[in-house]
Amino acid sequence: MATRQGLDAETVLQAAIELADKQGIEQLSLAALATKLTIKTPSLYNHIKGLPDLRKQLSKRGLLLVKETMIEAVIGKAEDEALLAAGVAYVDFARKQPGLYEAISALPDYEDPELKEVGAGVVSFLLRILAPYGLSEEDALHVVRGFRSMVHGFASLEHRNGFRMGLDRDESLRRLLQTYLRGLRADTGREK
Amino acid sequence: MATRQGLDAETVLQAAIELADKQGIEQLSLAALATKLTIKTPSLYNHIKGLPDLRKQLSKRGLLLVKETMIEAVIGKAEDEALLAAGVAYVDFARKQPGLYEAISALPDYEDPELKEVGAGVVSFLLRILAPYGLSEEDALHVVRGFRSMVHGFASLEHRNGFRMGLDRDESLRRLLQTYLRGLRADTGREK
DNA sequence: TATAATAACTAATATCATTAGTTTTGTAAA
DNA sequence: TTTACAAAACTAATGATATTAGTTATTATA
Repeated sequence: MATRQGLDAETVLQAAIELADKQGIEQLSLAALATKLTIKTPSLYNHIKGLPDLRKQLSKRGLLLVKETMIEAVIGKAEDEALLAAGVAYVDFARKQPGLYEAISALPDYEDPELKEVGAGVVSFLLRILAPYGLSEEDALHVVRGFRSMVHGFASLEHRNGFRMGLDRDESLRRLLQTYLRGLRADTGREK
Repeated sequence: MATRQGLDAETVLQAAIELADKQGIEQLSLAALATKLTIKTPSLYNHIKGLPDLRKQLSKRGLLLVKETMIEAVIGKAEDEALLAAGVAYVDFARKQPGLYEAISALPDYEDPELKEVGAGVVSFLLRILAPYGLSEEDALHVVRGFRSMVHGFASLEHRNGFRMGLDRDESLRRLLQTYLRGLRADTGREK
C-alpha cells in the first residue's frame, strides 16, 4: 500500500477549488475530487463533512477572496474611482476563479451564520467606500444593493455566455458603473 | 393496473415547473417528478429526452415567459417609465416563479440554438424600448447589457436571501433603475 | 518501544439517471 | 365488432453517486 500523504482540510479545499474552476461547480463531485487527490472517496470524510459542507466552504472562501480582491483594488482610490475599481475587480475575480465565483452564487441561501458574517464583511467594505458620499445610512444601503446587483448580474451573465454580441465587455461594465455613478451624483446634487 | 393517464410533454413540463418553483431547480429530480405524476421514472422518457433536456425546456419556457411578462408590463409606457416597468416586471417574475427563473440562470451556458433564439428575443425587445433614446446601435447594446445585469443581479441576490437588512427591496430596485436611468440622461445630454 | 490518534482503506447501502426489453392500453382501420 | 398498431406505461438491470460503518495501517508522541 502506498504511504499515506497526510492530506489536510486546506489541501482538499484547494483541490476542490481547482476542480470547480476547471469544470464548473456542478461537476465538482466527491468522486472526481478523490481521484484528483489519489485517494478513495470515503477517505475524504476525514477532512470534510460531506459535499454540502464542501460547497459551503467554497462559498465562504470565494466571498473572502472577492472581498480581498476588491480591497486591494481600491488602494489609493476614493469615491467614483474606488467604486469603479471595486466593481471591475469583482468581475475580474469571477473571470479568474469561475468555479469559486459560482460557488458563491450557486448557494441555496445565505442562512448559514459563517456565510452571513463573511457577506456582512463585504457589505461593510462597500459602506466604507461610500462614506465620502455623505449618504444617509438608508440611502447608502440601497446603493450597496444596487452595486452588488450590477456587478453580480454582470459577472453572472458573462459567465454563462449571456453576452453574445461582439461588443467589448469591459467597456459594457465600465459604462454600467459609470452611468450609475453619474446618476448617483445627480440624485444627491453633488454633480461635478 | 391503473388506467394510463395519457400524459404529454406539456403536462410533464408543467409538473416540472411546479416542482422547481416549490423546491428549487437543484431539487428537481426525475424521481420526484415521476412520483408527482404517479408514474415510474423510466416512463418519463416517453415525454422527455432526459434530465438535461428537461432543464433546457425549463430555461426556454422561463425566458419566453419573462419576456411576455415584460411586454405586458410596458403597454402604454415609454422611455424611462417603460424601462422601469420592465425591470420591475422582470424581478417580479423571478419572485413568482423562482424555480423557472433559476432554470434560466442555472444554465451551464446558452450555446443551444433554441435558447440563443429566445435570448435574442429578449434583447430585441429591450432594444425596441430603447429606440426613443436615439442611441447608436453600439451604445444601445451596452445599455441592454447594463439593464440585464441590474435586473438579473438584483433578482438573483434577492432569491438567495442576499439582501439581509430590513430595507424595502422594491425601493432598492426602483432606486437602482432610476439612478441608472438618470445617469443615462446625463450621459446622453438629454436630461429633463 | 509502545501506544494513541488519525488517515486511509474495503464493504455495504441508498438514491439517482438512464437503457433495454416487455406489457398494456387506447385508437383507428378492417 | 374485431384486429392491429402506436404509444405509454411497466420491470429489470447498469453504472454513477454520496454516505456510513467498520477495519487496517501509519504517523507521531508518550
